[in-house]
Parts: sequence; C-alpha cells; structure tokens
Amino acid sequence: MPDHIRPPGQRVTIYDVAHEADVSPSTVSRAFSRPSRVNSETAERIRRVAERLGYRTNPLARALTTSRTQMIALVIADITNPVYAEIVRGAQEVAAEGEYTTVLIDAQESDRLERAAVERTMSTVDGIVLASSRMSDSAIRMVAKQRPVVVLNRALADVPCVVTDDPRGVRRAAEHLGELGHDHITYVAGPQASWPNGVRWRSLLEAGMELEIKVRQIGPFSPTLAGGERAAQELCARPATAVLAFNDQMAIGIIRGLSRMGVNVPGDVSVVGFDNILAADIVTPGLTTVAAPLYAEGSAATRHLLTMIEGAPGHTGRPMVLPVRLVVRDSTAVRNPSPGRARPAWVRQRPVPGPAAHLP
Amino acid sequence: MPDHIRPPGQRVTIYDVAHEADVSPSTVSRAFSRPSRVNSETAERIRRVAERLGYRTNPLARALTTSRTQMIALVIADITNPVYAEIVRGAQEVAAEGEYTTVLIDAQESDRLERAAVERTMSTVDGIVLASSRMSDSAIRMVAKQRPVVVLNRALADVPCVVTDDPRGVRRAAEHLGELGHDHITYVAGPQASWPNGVRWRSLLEAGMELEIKVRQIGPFSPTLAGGERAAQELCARPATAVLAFNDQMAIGIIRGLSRMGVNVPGDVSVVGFDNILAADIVTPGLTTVAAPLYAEGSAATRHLLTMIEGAPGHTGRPMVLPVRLVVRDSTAVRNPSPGRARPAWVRQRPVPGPAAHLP
DNA sequence: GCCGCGGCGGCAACGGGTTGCCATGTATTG
DNA sequence: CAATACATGGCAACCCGTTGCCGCCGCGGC
Repeated sequence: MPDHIRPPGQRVTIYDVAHEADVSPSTVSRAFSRPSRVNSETAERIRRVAERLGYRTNPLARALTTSRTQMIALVIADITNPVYAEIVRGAQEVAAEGEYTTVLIDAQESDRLERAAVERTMSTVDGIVLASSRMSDSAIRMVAKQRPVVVLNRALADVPCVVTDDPRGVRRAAEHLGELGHDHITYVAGPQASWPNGVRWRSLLEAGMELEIKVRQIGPFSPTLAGGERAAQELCARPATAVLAFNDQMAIGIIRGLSRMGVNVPGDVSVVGFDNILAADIVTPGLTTVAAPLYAEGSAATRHLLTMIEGAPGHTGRPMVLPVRLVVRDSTAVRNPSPGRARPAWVRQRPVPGPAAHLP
Repeated sequence: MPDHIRPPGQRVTIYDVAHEADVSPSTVSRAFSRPSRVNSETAERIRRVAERLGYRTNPLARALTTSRTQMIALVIADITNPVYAEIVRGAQEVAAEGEYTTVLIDAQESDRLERAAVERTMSTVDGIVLASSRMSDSAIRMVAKQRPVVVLNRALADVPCVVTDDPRGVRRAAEHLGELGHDHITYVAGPQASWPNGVRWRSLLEAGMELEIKVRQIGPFSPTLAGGERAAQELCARPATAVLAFNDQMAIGIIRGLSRMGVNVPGDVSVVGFDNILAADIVTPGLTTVAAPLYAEGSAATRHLLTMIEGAPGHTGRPMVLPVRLVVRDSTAVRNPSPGRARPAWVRQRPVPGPAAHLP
C-alpha cells in the first residue's frame, strides 16, 4: 500500500513516481525512455515504484514533445466492403510488430468525409495508409507533404504506392473468356473516383485489342450488391454474353439480377468479378474472379510506411506491384452457341423490366 | 503573402497567429475554443489570420490540458465478420454528429489482443464502445473505471450495456421450427468467450421446455465459415433435423458442409442463423435467420457513450434491449417425414467422413 | 597531487494550447 | 458625477513528459 496518497480518478504522473522514488522527474522519464542513461539499480527502483503506483506514461504528453504517437491511420474506402477486412488484418499485423496502434477510418466512399477524417486524424498519427482513397491526387499530395503516406490500390507520382497487377488480372480474365468462345466482353464500371476502375477498363481495352475481343463499358454503378443488380437491368437492355465486373459484390449482384430475370449464369452469360471475397465462394454459381493478395497488400503498405516513419525516404519511384491470379469457378462457361445471331439467344425483343420473370 | 516568415514543414501555432494578428496567444486560443469570450470583430480577424497562415489547432496539445481528444474508440471482436460493418456505420454516424472521430480497433477474437489494444488506446480517447468484447467482466470493469464505456452485445452489472433481444429471437426461431414439425433442435455453439453464445443456448433451453422441443448443443466452433463446416462434420456423426447456429457465417458453413456430404438443406435439415448478414441472402438456399438492428446497435451505444462523456451518469440499471425479428428464407422447411425412425432418413449407418459424398 | 574523463542525476526550457485571475476601458445606474 | 457592472484582453501557471546542458563525484593517469 503506497503511503503517498493518490486521489482516486487522477492519473499518476512521473512527478508522483519521482516524489515516491526520491529522484527527479527527469530521471523517471529517462528510466523509461532511455534506460541506458540511468543507473540500472535506480532504474529498477523507479520501475518498481511506478508499477506499485500504477503509472502509465501519457502518450499525448509524450507525443507533444517527440511528435511520435506510435499510431498509424489506415483509411479504407468502405468498411462494408469485405475486401478491406483482410487488408486491415495485414496492416495490423505489421503495425503490431512495430509497436504501433492502427486506427481505422472508414471513408464511406465519400471524398468529403475522407478528407475531413484525414484532416482531423492527421496530426495525431505518425503516418497514414490510404487504401483505395477517393480523394483527389492533389489532396493526397497535400497530406503526404505533412505526414508519411503510403497509398494502396492507386498509383500516384511522388507518393509511395502499392498496387496489384490489375492489368495482368484483366488480361487473364479476358483470355479465359476468350478461350470459352466469348468474342465480346462488357465491363461493368464501379465508382469513377476509384483508380482501379480506370485501370481495369483500360486494361480490358488493351487486352481486347490483342485478343481480338470486342469490349464495351456500362456504368458507373455503385460497387455494391445493389449496384450490380441495377447493372443487371441495364445488361438486359444491352445484352452481353460475357461480363467483367469492377468487383465481386457487383458481380454477385449481377448474377442475382440476371437470375431473377430468368437469365442463366453461366449458361447464357458468363460473369467475372474482382477481389475474391468470401462471398464469391458461397454464391451459386461460384464466382470466377481475379484474386488479389489482400493480406499482403495491407502488410506491404504498412511495412513501407513504418520504414518511412523511421526516417527512410519514401520510395516514390515505381509503385510496388503485387501479383494477382484468376480463380475459376462456375460463373463462366463456354459461350452459349447462338448461330447466325448477333445477339445472344436469351434476349427477348422487349426485355421484361423489373424483377421475377422466370422462364417456364 | 504573409510577411511573417514561416519555416517550411513547421506547424503554425497560436503564437504565430497571435503575433500576426497582434493579440496575445490566449486570445487566439479563446477565439477558437470560447468565441463568446472575445470581441466578435477580433475573433473574426484572428480567424482570418489563422486561415491565411494555415493554422490548425493541435489536438494533442489541447488534450493535454482539457483531457478531451474528441475521439472515441470502437472495439470490435473481428473485422472479418460482416455484422460489425453496420454497427460501425451506426456508431460513426452518431460520433460524427457530435464532432467525434471514431477509431476502430479490431480485437481479432482475442482476449489478449483486445486488452492490449484497449490499454494502449484508452488514454487517448474520451470513451469506448466495446462491441462483443471477449475480455473478462473484471477487465471490462477495470476499463470502465478509467473511461466512459458502453458495452454492446453483452450485459454486465455496473456498466451501461446495449443488447439485442436474443431470447425473443431464439424463441421465434424455435416456434418457427416447431411449426414446421421439428421436435428436436441442435444448437451449434460459437466462441465460449462470447456472451450472446451463452444467452442463445440458455434461451433455446428455455424455449425448448415451453414448446416441448428437445434441444442439445454441439461445439464450440469458431464463428466462421470454416467453423460451420467443421460443425457439419460433427452433425453427420450426431444427426439432427433442425439446427440453430450461433451466427450466420457458421450457418452458411453448415449448409455448405452438409450439401457437400449430400445432405439436403432444407429437405433433410433445416438451418437457422443469427445476424442476417448480407451473405444470408445470397447463399443458396437463402438462410432463415434472426435479424438484429445492427445500425441501431451502433448508434444507440454511441449515443449513450457521448452523453456519458458530456457528463451524464452512465445508465447502469438495466441494459438497453433492442428488438430482433425472424427473417424466414429457404433454409427451413417442413420436417422430412421419417416414419418410425428415431434418426432422420438421411443418416447412413456409417457417415462418410470428408468432403464430397454426393448421393446418386 | 593535479587533471581529465566518464557515469549519473538534476535543472530548466520546451512543446502547444487552456484557463483562472486581474487590469483596463466602457456602459449603465442611481 | 460617482459608483458599479460588464466586456475584453493580457499575464502566468498549468497539463505531462522530453532533452540539452551542467554539476558533482569517483577513478585512473601522469
């Protein structure tokens, strides 16, 4: 029982410890932050007193002078989107190793909210990982000027970036569809503020050139199940036999929307997604999709961020590119032969709008 | 162009603004934190100068004296679990209204990690929402002694709590299964550290009593797809016609596991889940499940937390209970009649272990 | 015996705001 | 016109650690 009276609910400070251990506050401070700078016996005594009093160093006060909070921010575009879960895990793992706390910020797919949140948080963290940022390039650079920043899923000059090899993923998807006999691929676009959205479309354009597959784009749609279902409606008006969706959630929405309208996947339409989220495996039919190394994305970005925080210059040359792979499941199949017709067989002259038009 | 030379990369402080606006630092401080305390013209001038210089108040420095950081922590058990997404959204909404920043902490289903993270973060936030905490009661109380805390999905004396009406949800599920002719329900347990897990089991026991339905429990299993698949294996060894799973992810795992072994859902076995995650709607067959008002959970808990932070006494009497509802989809059906047999028809004498034992 | 050096601990300034208290100056009231 | 009240702004202490610098002490070398 400490004879020193501690008012309850009051934090214990180095001054309390110093008083109790009969040393100066600076010695207490050093006992924790620079143990080599103080006699080991004294340090031990201080540590024991601190323990007894329940002393915890106040990170805010420490940060005020050192301007290091041992916290990093991880900003994700949409917590509702399961892709981020694995990215978060990867980031947390690395951060924890380096004794950093990760604070997660959900931008809710909003440029404005993201900026506001970053603005507020910036000064309390040592660095920031922007995963799929919806902010403008200039806004990102502004942030990067004030704090170490690593950008994920987006390439940007002068700021360290980690991206996945989407062009290769798109290429593999296009090859796969081509091999199945498809000569036309419709890209269902996601948010225009999303950088990979542009990359994927351009990659598809390019792959289409080389593989002699025609491509077109519809959208943009919201990158959600609902967005996919809306896309399905539009697909009915402008039919296709092969669809590449911006992400898995949209792809699943498309499959559902199409099925509801009596279109068979993969019989009538093949659908490919992006990300390989868990649901891609549980939906019927299983979704063929381009899988990204999500965990690795999170950990790579964070590792890079930590080295920057430790003083290394941000490697701003080329973005770090992580490999992807095509996971083939049951949502893609050989093209439904529709001899002599430009349009696929399932298209009725007047596509029935709205839900539930099951074929007999 | 300010004539005052600002060294680049250096933060602008109230002293800079004070110098430029020709007032004392305290006046600048008040101009922001207590505008009524300073002449409105002066305040306006100060604000303009601050704007011009790009001044931002340093939240750490402010917190040092006020011990208010305008941040709250939201600790979730597992970011991989989609239920938390909506909870997070609800919490963020309310927090944002009150000008608070939400920092998310993922406990990764680990008591130890959760404690460590809370320990580290506690002193930098004004309050904490513990959503599905895996910590011990005493650990939670310890935290609650130092900071305002609201606990979600768990009831605990002396700490404000928000819970869902699981007993009623279980009761509704049992009634539903009973009406379909099931006289035996197997509960597939989730993590033992999860408080709702115990509640759900006990509620099922009770409902079984009243409705004259036999109940039993298997598990615990991990509350994931994989956990559900393992449970499916065990269900083969100890067959059942009706299953209530701890959550949707497990329920979906069970459906998949059973189908892989040739068991039909809902033909042979009815499955009910908990939470009504998005995937419950996209899995085949659609999952019958007990839906919780996730968004409301997050917002209610946070609202309560904010009032506590503003000084209101935490309402620790009875936990706040939110209503649930049963969402009936296709994973439940009339019990497969298996006349004169104690065991359901699909059980072979020696259940085939391992995957893929499709019936002809 | 004197000097230099290394180990250790204290002093005091600092980081960036916040706030209690007081000194003005002006408006209100009797 | 004196007395009082209020609006406004400055001074200085404080929040809690961190760190540059200095002084003290003991030891070894010349």
